[in-house]
Amino acid sequence: MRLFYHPEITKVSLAGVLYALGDPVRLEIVKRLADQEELPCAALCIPIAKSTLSHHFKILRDAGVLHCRKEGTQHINSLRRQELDDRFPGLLDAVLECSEADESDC
Amino acid sequence: MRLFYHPEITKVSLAGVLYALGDPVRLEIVKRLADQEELPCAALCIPIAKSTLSHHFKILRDAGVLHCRKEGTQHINSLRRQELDDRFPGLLDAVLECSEADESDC
DNA sequence: TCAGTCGTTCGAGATTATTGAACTATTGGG
DNA sequence: CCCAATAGTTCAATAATCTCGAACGACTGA
Repeated sequence: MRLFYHPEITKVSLAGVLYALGDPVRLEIVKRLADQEELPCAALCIPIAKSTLSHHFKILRDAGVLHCRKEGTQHINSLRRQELDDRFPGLLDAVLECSEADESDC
Repeated sequence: MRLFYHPEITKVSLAGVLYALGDPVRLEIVKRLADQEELPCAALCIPIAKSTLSHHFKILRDAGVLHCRKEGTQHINSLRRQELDDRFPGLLDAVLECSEADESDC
């Protein structure tokens, strides 16, 4: 595998984004990326299998939530923040804001 | 069955709400309820099986998104809007706002 | 009481999630 | 150049969820 599939932002659906965000692990990933701009997959230190984590990243990519590029041996992920804000104004902000009111952290 | 389970709003999780909203049928239900205040299950006229619809309503109830009361032979659903707005300020508004930018309607 | 309506529950088959093991690609050291 | 180590993906199997038709339960109205 060389490059990842990233959907055009215009083809990203609201339900798809909400579905991607609707999992504790994936929500945690998005929260971290909102803080840190960029993260390799391994930086999560969440106690789940590598293959499961890879699956979650794929869902977030396919939903249009994040972008991934290869850099050497690791994959660098980042939020497609600007694009998402253009497509769904206020959504990501609201979710991130609300996530601080939610104690179900990792 | 007599009464439905409705979780306490303080025990409602953000990921749970996002998951519940992350399905086209359920998102449509929520959009309709945002317009109409109250709806019986049958008012959706979405071409899926009754049992599937019932399942979707259960997920929305369990996630804390909507409330259901029996009235005669039908079940009246409504958004738990005020409670959700208190628990997750701005979330529902953002989702509903964004749903107008999303053409994937029923 | 009996048929009709509304919605849930049940059981089956189809999708999707989670995991360990095997695999690919890249890096760094001898 | 090879070899070991690292970062993630892919694969195959099992577990959990989704979708549906059919059967069921609760209520209404004739």
